[in-house]
Amino acid sequence: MSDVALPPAIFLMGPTASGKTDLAIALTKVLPCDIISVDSALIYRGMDIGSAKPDAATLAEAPHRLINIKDPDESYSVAEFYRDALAEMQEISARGRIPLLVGGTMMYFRVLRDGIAALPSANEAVRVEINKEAEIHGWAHLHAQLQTVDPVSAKRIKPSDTQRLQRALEVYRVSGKTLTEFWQAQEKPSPDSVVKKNRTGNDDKADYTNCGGGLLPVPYRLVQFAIAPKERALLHERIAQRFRIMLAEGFVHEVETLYKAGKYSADLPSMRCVGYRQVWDYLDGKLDYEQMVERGIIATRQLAKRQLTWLRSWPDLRWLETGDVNNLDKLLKYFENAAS
RNA sequence: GCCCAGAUAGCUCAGUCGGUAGAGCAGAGGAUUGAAAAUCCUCGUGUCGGCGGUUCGAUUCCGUCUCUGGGCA
Repeated sequence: MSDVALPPAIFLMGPTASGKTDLAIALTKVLPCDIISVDSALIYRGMDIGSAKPDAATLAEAPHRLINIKDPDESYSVAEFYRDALAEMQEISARGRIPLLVGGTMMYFRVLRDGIAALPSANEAVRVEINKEAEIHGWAHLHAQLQTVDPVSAKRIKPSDTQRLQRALEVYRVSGKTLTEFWQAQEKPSPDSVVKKNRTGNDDKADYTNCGGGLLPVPYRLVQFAIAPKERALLHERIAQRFRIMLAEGFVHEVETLYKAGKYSADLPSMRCVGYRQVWDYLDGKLDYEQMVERGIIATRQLAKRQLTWLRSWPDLRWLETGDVNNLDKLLKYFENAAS
């Protein structure tokens, strides 16, 4: 094993409502590990109930890093997450402890695992400009535009996938280079190149976050777990039950506070989160209470399905079953095997 | 009790001038490179309420029964 010198890190992934957090907290009691949240909703302050954020008592006992780091009118990105998470991981392992990354945002996990090309970051002005053009000429027109500058991306991105279409055009407009060119320039790292960088680069963080080809896979030996119920129906039950509990705990009031603050809107990434979007529409009078509940539950189920799609083809994954009392033992045993 | 309108996919409904049927939602599968809890793609056989009748052929027309709305008593 050439990468045996790398420090270990644990990934604990799973669909929403699968019991990740409970298992992670149990793990912190038997292993010297610290939790890093991998969740694009938990980053937001003031979004606690609907995001299923652990409560204050739990957090005091088992601190989570990378939660409550943004206000709901701010945006975040995979690349920011990568840098934040890697910094936390390095801090944790420098103290001789093990980073335990827990969450359901698979794209974030994937970027830690695989790295990402050195793309230009989001540019609000250009996005506004593109949206305006779309309103006037339609997205088909913008897709035709992409076709002329970057036919490879245009083939992959359908005109209906407006978000990716916008992004591909944005990349080109702000940099003069196409998405395809950026991807081609992306360093194809082997485990050796990671080790090499880790050992020879004087451990300069910039080596990872600013290398010409983009961000490399994090220099860690990853031990990866996924947890989910065996039966989809059981997950659906847990989702419905949890959504109702959220409502009983004051979820509507939580969103109402944000709604009445006046500085947020429905098209913010934060307010597009599952549940928040539906409650927002309810407060807007677009849904009645029952519709809101039903659609909130449906949206959560659909989220879980997408999360499972990521996981189904995820390499080097160890599966655990929600509710299995032996999960902690299994996890520990496998981790120790992998670490030795 | 009488009159009217319904009964078609898990749900809401469209449709078949008689040749066994299709949308939306749900659900399932997939994609995923700075919004990712986002965004997008693919997938539709079901005693067409039951039983009779007419017909070469009925989910479609006729009769009858059951159920659900609404109205009149």
